[in-house]
Amino acid sequence: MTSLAEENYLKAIYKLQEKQADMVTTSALAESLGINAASVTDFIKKMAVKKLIRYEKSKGVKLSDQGRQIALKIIRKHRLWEVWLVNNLGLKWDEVHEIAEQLEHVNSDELIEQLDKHLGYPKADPHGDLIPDAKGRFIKNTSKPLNDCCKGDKVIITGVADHSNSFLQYLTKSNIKLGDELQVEAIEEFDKSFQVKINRKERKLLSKEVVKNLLVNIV
Amino acid sequence: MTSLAEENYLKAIYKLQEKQADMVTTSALAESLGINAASVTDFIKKMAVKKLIRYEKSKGVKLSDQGRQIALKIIRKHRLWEVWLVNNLGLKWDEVHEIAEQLEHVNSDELIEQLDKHLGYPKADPHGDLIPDAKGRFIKNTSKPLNDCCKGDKVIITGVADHSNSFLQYLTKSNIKLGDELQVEAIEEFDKSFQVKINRKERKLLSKEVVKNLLVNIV
DNA sequence: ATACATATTTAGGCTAACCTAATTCCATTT
DNA sequence: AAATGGAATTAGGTTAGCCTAAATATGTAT
Repeated sequence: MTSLAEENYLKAIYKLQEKQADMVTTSALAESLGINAASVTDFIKKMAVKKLIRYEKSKGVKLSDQGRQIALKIIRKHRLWEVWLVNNLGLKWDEVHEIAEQLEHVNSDELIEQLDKHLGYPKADPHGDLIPDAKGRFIKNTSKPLNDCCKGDKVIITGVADHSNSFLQYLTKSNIKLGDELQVEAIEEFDKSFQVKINRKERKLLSKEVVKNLLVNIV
Repeated sequence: MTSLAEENYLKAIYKLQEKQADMVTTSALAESLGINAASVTDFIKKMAVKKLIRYEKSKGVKLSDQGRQIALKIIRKHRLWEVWLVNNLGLKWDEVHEIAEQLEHVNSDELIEQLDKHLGYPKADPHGDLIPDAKGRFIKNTSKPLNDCCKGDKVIITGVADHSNSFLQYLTKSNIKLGDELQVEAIEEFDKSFQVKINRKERKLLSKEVVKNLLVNIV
């Protein structure tokens, strides 16, 4: 029932709403989709007629309940496919996003539920992003950026805030993975860099940029 | 580079060429795609400009080498996905076609080669259709319809000619699977039905329609 | 309250991929 | 050689989803 374009709009609106809480502006949406703002205005009017979103002229849009459900389903599919691509097919975590962007639009409830089962009902994708269940519900997320931590904190890496290839590849190269334990040994006030011990062995210096984009749970 | 529509045209032309050897007519293509013949004429002219097919006005089309390669790649993907859906995800052989029709258009060479590897480089899909390799080559196919067999022949079921849900479900219900051994005990001249013994145990009567659509290899 | 900059919308157009109706082509039959 | 019926093509039209340029609305600084 929903076209490829509609699905991409819904997903983009969902992700922008996640960050900004309130309404999503036409220009933010246009920017995020790489589409002209005039085209976006056009399109969201049609989506509003279909009740996928609520649209207030010159103010922006937000998802309707129906729209949110569809967005969550696409995100669910995207993340399940990413798990499969990494765990079963052996692709790298910086290689799976574009493929999952295609797979997320494959339409079959049976497929997705069987995939979920096959993967053992994973709670998070390879980047630590939580996977909504078939009803669109998430488990409670207790993680926060490492830069919110204090000296002495012991934490487990649970995800990344930045999904760019360069950050993912930096982590891989540095042998830092989800599940690793970090102990914050020192925080340099001057440049906000963190001195940490990884898995009780290796000592490493993490820059402000890295620290900001590592998501962790306090042990 | 190739659109969804182009991929579907290429696949349809490939399959029609398989049956009829020579040129594929506009009307056959239209029929097979469920599209108006006038639209097909329009579209194939554009495909001919792109050198995906050769088009002779009022006569029909055939695939160019480039077009054939693309068609084979789509068929390869379709069949690999079907193997995965049945073997790994546990779907039934009559449930996978529509899903594979979507998955076959996902575009990633790395994905498809890793999938092939993950599946153990299967030579045939769940219906016994051969899977071309990455270069578009098939292994030699020695199977033929069971109705070409004679009394006394001992054969292995290797595939089905009819892919309809009703035939597949009939076979499932009758507990007839690929890999089963059949011994032709008698052929009834009147109605061309076959009396067979399955896996050296069960005796069964197979109608002309069934016999025609079971593909076998002589042992 | 006004003016300016920026965001948004409107108006008009384009392309891909379809459609129907009308026309033309082709292979037969007469 | 002409007629006929079916297949193929042409002509003209539609919709989805995009575009640019022009017009309008909004919010902030004066």
